Amino acid sequence: MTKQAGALTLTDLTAGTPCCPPLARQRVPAETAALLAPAFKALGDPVRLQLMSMIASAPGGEACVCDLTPAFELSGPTISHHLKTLREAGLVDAERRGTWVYYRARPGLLRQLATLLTMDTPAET
Amino acid sequence: MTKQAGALTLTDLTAGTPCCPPLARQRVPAETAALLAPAFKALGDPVRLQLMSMIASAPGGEACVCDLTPAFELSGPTISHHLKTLREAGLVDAERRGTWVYYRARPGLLRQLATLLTMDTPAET
DNA sequence: CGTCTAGGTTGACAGTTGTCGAAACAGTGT
DNA sequence: ACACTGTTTCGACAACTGTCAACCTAGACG
Repeated sequence: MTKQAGALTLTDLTAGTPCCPPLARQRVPAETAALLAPAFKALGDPVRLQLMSMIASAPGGEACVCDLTPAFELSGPTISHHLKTLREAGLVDAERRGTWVYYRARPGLLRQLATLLTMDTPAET
Repeated sequence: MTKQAGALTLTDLTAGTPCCPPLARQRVPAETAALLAPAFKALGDPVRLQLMSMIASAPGGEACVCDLTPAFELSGPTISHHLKTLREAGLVDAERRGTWVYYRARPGLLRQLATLLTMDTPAET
């Protein structure tokens, strides 16, 4: 499949390929919305939002599942499920090193989302 | 109920009360997550993301439902339901003027979300 | 008043999501 | 090989979500 102009993929977004001017500057096309909405959806759960924050703010930029799980009153499988959701949304990456699995934030997509929500468009002359 | 220190409400957030340093800078507390996650959740649907954009980018800063509805292949009640979700998340405001209802973006909460997602960590490998 | 139009609300339905316990998988160490 | 620990997958279930058809409300206009 050859790359088509204008047809962005999740891979492009996590890689940081520019795609999205702020929400308020121009109307988000349906394709873009379909691509970005899942990322917002993934952040739309309090547990996942905290997980995302714990991972992104962890020293060294990565967090061990063994440190994440005990921070919630939830079962291991449930935390694992939420982490999978974040992974599939392209927001984090997982890597196994020996016994433990480490999660790391993917800044590319997060930056896209932040840009999209930017409201400082008072009057772009 | 008297106002407690540190207990933020949705009203505070839409008003733009500062609350949230970037996700990656410090761990988001459970209370904050519970307060902000619904906003992300509201944006986590392609239709609502487009609606939000159409409203925020509309000339004059407001959009009439009569202009929003025909932009989708969805029934009126469905669009109305999505708009209600955005309203309850604190992302938009509605105002009836005569026959028509106009929606307007509430920049306060959007700015909070954008700040939260900001990644000022230049490390990208 | 009556009627028309623009939106919102209600009720119902299929599909999805959050959660857990049980089981499976991956690595370490004995 | 075996047992032990950490993590993910599977199967199940209640709760929630997106959608529509039907109905209701608000305002405009005779």
